[in-house]
Amino acid sequence: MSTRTAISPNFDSNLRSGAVVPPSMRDDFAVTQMAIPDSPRQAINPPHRGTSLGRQVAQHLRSRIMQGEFTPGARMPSETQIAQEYGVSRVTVRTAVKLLESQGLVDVRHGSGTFVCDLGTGIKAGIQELRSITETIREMGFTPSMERHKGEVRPASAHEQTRLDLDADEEVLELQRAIFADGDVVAYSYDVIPTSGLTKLTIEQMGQGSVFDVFDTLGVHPARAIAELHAVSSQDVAWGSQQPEQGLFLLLDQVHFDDVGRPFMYSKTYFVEGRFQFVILRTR
Amino acid sequence: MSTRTAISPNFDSNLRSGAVVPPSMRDDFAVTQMAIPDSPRQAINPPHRGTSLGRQVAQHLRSRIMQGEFTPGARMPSETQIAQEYGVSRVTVRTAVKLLESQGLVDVRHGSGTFVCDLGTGIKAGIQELRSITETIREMGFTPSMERHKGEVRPASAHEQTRLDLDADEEVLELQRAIFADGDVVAYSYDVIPTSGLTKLTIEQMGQGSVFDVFDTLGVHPARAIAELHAVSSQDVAWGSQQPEQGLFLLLDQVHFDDVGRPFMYSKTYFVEGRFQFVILRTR
DNA sequence: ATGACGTAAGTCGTCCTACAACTTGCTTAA
DNA sequence: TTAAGCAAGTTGTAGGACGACTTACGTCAT
Repeated sequence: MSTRTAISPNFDSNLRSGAVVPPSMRDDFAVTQMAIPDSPRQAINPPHRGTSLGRQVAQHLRSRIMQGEFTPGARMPSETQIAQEYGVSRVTVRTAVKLLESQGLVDVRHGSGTFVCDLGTGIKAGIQELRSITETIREMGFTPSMERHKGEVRPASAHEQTRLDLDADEEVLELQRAIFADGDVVAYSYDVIPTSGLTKLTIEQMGQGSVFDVFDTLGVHPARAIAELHAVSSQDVAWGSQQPEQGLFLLLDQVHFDDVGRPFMYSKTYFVEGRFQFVILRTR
Repeated sequence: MSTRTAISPNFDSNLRSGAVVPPSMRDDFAVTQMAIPDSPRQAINPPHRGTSLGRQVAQHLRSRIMQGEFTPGARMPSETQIAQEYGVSRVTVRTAVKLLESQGLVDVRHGSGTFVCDLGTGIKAGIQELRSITETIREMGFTPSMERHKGEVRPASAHEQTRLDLDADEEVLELQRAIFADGDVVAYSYDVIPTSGLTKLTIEQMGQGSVFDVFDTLGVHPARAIAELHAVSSQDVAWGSQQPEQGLFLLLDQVHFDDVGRPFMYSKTYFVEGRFQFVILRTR
C-alpha cells in the first residue's frame, strides 16, 4: 500500500526560468549575449529576475553535475576552460561557480581547483532551494498528485494580516490540499493567498494544479521564502482515508515573497514524518 | 521557570575565522592584502579555508547589517562605494555581496542597487549557516550552558561506519549532553566522534566545553554539514529533572565535514519543540 | 495643469588583461 | 633517502571599460 522509501528534499515553486541555456546539453555549445534575445516584453509577465548569464551557466553546470557528468569528488574543468567552453568570460563562470558553492554542490579550493561535493548517494539538493513539492516528487521518480479538500474565501486572521502585510479588511483564499506520491499521502497543505489581484477565474484555477503556475501567469515570481520548522503531533491536521495513525508531522510554516519583496502566500505544510526526506545543507 | 520566548535559529561549529577584518568597525578602515600577513604557518593548525578577502568583507558587511547600520529595505552603498570604503576592488566587493545574497541577507537588483532584505523582526540568520548552538544562544541574548550526561568510547555501529566512512574495527566517542539557555533545556545532543586522531587528553576535553574548540586545536575545521530533519515523539531521548512532559522533538540528524571533505562527527540533536526557533531561508 | 515620452545619471552585469597567492607534482641537491 | 626548491596550473584580486537595466527628471504635446 504505502511506499516505504522516503522521498527526498526540496520543493515549493515552479521556476523553470525559461531554460535559456541548454540548447543541446554538452558537446560544444555556447552561451552568448545573443542567447537571450530581447524577448517580447509582456507587460503582465515580465522576464524573471535571475536570468543573468552567470545564473544560466550555474544552472547548466548544476544539471551536468546532477546527470553524473562530473562525479562526486572529481575535479571540474578550470574556470578558464569552462569560460571558453561556454563562450563567456571567466568572471561569469566565477559567479556561476560561487553560486554552486553557496548551494553546497561544489567545493572551490584556492590554487587547487573546484571539486564536486560528495554528499552521499541520493542527496542532490537541499530544502533551502526554492522548488515545487510536486516537481521534487517527480524528480525523485514518483508520480505526484493532489487532492483538494477545501477552498474558501474568508477574512484574514490577525496573524495572517501581519505575516502577509495586509490591510485590516482584506480577504484571503484558503486552500486545503493533500499531496500524494505514487498514491501515498506525503503532506497536508494549508495555503493562504490574499485575494487582491486575483480574479474569480484565477481563484478557481488555484487548487486545480500548481498554484505557482497560476502565479506565473499573473507575473508573480517567487524569489524567496522564509520558513519556520516545527514538530507537530496532532490528529486534527490530516483527513481522508489515509490519515496516518500516529499523527506526527514536520510542519513547514512559511511566507513566500516575490521578486520585488512582497509576500504573496502564507502556507503551512504538514509533512507526514518518515515519508519525505528533509535535507539541509549547512555551509559557512 | 522556563523562558517562554523561543530562541532562534542556526548553530553548530565555532568558526571565528580569526576576525581578520574589523579593526575598528566602521569609520574609515581598510582591508588590504597586508591585512593578512603571511602568518606563521603552524603545521598542525593551518589557517582556515574561507578567509579570503571577499569572505572577510562579506562578514563585515554582515555584521554591519546585523547591528542595524543598514536597516531592512534600505539600499546599501553601491559596489563602487563599498570598494573604495574598504580599499578593495569591485570584484572583491562583488563576491562579498553575492555571498550575502546567497545567504538571503540582501537582494541585488540589476540597475537598481543592493537592498537589505526584510525578513521580519528578530529573524537574522538561518539554520543553513554553520554556527555553534551555544554561540547562537549567546547571540540571542541568552546565557548558554551545557551538562554532560555521558561520555564513553565504544565500537562504531554499522550505521555510523557508513555515515562516518570508518573501517570495521574503529572506535568512536559518544557524548550525551543537554544544552541550556538561561537554565532551560533547549536540546539534547548525541554526538559521535571517531577516536582516530584523538588523544586521551582531547577525549577528556570534549564534552567539557565546545567540541569545536577542541577540533580547532586539532586543525579540523568544519566546512559543511549535511543534515536530515525529523519530527520525533519519544520519552527516551531526554533525561534529568527538566525532562519535557510531551516528549516532542525536532531531530537534526547530521554529519559534519571538514574543509577537506572528510566526515569528522555524526550528531543527533533533539530540540525541544517550541524552545528553539528554526528558520530556513529558501532562495532560488 | 497634466500626461506621455525621451533623456541622463546611477547601478549592477559582463568583458578583458594582468598579476598575486596558493597547490601540486616533479626535479634537484644534499 | 630525504629535503629543498622550482615550475606549471588553478583560484583570488586588481583596474579599467562598456553593456544592460532602473529610476528620476525634464521636456513636450495635449
